[in-house]
Amino acid sequence: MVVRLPRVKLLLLDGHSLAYRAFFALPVENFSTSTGQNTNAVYGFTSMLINVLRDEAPTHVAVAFDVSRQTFRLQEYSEYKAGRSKTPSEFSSQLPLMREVLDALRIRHVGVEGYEADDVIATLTRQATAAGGEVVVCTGDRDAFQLVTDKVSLIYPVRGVSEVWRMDPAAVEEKYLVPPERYSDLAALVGESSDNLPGVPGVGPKTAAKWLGQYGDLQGVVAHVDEIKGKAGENLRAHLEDVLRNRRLNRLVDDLALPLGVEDLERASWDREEVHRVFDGLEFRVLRDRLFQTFEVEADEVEGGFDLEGHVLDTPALLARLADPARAATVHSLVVGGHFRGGVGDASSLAVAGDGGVAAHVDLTALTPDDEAALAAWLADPAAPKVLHDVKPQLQALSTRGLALRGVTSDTALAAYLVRPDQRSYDLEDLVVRHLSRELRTESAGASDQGQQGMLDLETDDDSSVRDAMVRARAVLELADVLAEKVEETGGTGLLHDLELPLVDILAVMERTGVGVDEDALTALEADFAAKMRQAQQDAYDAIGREDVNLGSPKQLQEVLFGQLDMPKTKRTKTGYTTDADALADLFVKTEHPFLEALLRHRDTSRLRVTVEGLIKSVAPDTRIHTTYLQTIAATGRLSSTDPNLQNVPIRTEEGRRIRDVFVVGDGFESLMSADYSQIEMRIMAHLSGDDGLIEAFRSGEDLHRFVGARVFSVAPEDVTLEMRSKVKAMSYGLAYGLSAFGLSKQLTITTSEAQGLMDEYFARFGGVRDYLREIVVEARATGYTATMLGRRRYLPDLLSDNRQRREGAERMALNAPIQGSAADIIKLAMKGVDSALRESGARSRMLLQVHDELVLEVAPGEREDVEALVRREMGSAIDLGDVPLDVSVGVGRSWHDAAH
DNA sequence: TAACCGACGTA
DNA sequence: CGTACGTCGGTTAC
Repeated sequence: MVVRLPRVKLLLLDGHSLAYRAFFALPVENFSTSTGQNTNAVYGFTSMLINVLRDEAPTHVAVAFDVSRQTFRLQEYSEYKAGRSKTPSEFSSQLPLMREVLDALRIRHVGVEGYEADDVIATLTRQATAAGGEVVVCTGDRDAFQLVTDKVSLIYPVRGVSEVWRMDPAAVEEKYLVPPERYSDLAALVGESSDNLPGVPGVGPKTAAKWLGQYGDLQGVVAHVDEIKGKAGENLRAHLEDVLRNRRLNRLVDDLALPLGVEDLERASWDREEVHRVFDGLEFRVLRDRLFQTFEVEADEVEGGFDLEGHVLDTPALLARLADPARAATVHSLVVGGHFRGGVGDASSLAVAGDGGVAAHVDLTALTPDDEAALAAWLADPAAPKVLHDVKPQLQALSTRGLALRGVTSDTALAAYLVRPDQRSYDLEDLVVRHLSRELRTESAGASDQGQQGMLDLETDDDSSVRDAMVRARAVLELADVLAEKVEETGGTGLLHDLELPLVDILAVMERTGVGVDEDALTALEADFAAKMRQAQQDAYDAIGREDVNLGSPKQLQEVLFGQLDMPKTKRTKTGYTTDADALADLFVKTEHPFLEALLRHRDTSRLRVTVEGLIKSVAPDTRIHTTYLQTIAATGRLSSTDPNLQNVPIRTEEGRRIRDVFVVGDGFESLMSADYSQIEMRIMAHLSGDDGLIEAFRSGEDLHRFVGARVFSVAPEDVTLEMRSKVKAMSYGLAYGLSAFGLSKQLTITTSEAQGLMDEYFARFGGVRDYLREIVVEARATGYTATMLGRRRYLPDLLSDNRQRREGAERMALNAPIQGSAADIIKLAMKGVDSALRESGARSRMLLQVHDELVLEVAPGEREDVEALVRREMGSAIDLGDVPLDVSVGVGRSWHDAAH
């Protein structure tokens, strides 16, 4: 049975061959313990193991060993591996030590009597790939080359233990002139001296590869053996039996019965005490340090929780402390218990921690009026410093209860985000382990469960959840200190205090305000799209003469398109052939089958219907939609919007724009205003690159793509055709994403060389852009990170990966991150500016939405002109781009659609 | 029920 | 073989 495993990257090492390499590579006299035990093989193997664990970050690991020299290969051929000097005892004595190391690291090892390590590896490789996993094989045995595919790569030590080759199919072919699946054929012809398998005399890899290329594979060579001329051909005929025997022997067995399966190989955190014991015994000090440094998070001492004994204050004592003028500058951490979602919520409790290890817990629902007033005053005091973890939902919950929160000097989630913006989560639990090397141990099982918006869900004020909240508060307080240093080290202190933290309050208000929708129009739209969807579905069914197909199922669609209708195959996906809109449109050009037209129409309308449905579900009782902005998700520094996502409301098609028309101005307001930056990313590129041509383009006031097109195609601006313009537009935007000639050619349906020509021409005219893009990557490779105009960093360790795909992916991220990220910086600055200016002017108009380069505002009666001037001013002057102007375009209307411009 | 995938909306 | 997101429905694994 084939078991599908989630996200498997399996690392398989050949323990024997790697250790054997190490044994001969490392001078034994430098590697022995005070008791005389040799350790060079164990050392070299362990060192390689650490490197490959670090570089490959596998999810699953196993090490295969040879069990004995008595194998089926020896039975078939008594000279197998003969002539290999008897394994020195200095080597074999180290094998048990390797197993000890692996046991301490909790890495499984396996060997099968009568077979070699490579057979074990082949078997696990087959199992893992059959389940959809990726495999990395690390071995010094060349027979494993036959396993290499696009899902299986091979790491092969070339010199000593520190230099390795990472072989993918292309690398194998480059080295041996045949693809991996032919490597064993080649080896059979050439022979393998280390296994004492003689090949055809006078035939090396080149000749063998030539034959294999000529006749397809070894079978083909054998079938045409009589046609091969010359001395080589004679020798081949004379040694044909040897060749066939070699091929039988070098074929790896991939169906062994193993005592464990891939699912048993998941990486586990290692046995810390055992690692110390084993490494002490081997006297591997440096290696142990490297191990712990490399895997800091797993390895750092994970100590107990946060002690509260003797430091818990009751509410009066807490309030007395908070009101003490001598403690006015003392930083306290806060953990708000309660919930917040969709614009409403409540705060039911508060945990506080401060210096001296004190902690307190306050039930907000049971406070005396005096106590509540005292607490409210402290919470609202901007001079009383507070730190929280993920402050926005807590701020919202307090606000629902009428409590203001000011004086927030740090948010540990934001701080951790600025230090490393591409983590998948910033849970307090994770941060405590990562940055404090401790465990946030909580007493009650459910206490670590996150409520909505990452808040502590403290519906019940039982003792253990009270205690947990205080423990969390203590953790936040300590974390804030540690993170402040790390933020400072990465140059993010200004970003945190002057940008991200002030933005929290602005976003909170925007979320709470929400955006008005016309519910009736929304409902009508839903009905309309649903009807059109049904019609499209019926048309699709009529076109294929059956109704038993779920048009929403790519799997069933493939059956219809490539089975029933026998259409040409499209691009492959992991599970079959794509049925995406591009591919369907392509098929329609080829076949003109009416099913495709109806299917595409069904796709479009059902997508619109689903979008509308989602919006209907999220309309709050105030007939407004309250999205939630997430500030720590996008690695580039952008915001994201969720629940619902208001940053992907359709705009490109006429039908889609009907959805925008449902977002309307609310009661008591006059209109919606949409203000956006035009071509902000290109402007940033012009500024950062200093390219004279591009700067001139923006200064001229000419249409950007027309201007650029005129230069690229060497014509006058007025002679730039629409086709030229769209090509140049695609290229300009693509540049900031690391677009390749291949990608451009696909998008524009031109040949790769035409696309390349276009790019060459572009870079010839705008050389500054080329230099800038090149320089970004070079610098990021040297420093390890990219930085935006405000110094927001993104670390890209994969720039140094020896996996080409990962490396090139990281290069594209490096190209894009400073540009997209600087744009994010700029609009965040603009939001601050607009917010302050609105406040200072006393206007009632307010910001509602942010869509990366656009702000949507709700304009109060009579304020349109002032607000427009204010928004243009604040957005336009958010940052200085030198010679490049920041252009803002503004539109006003009753709906978001009408406000478009 | 949870996790993944393909598909698709936005900047 | 173009970056950054969030959401949905269908499918598959547990």
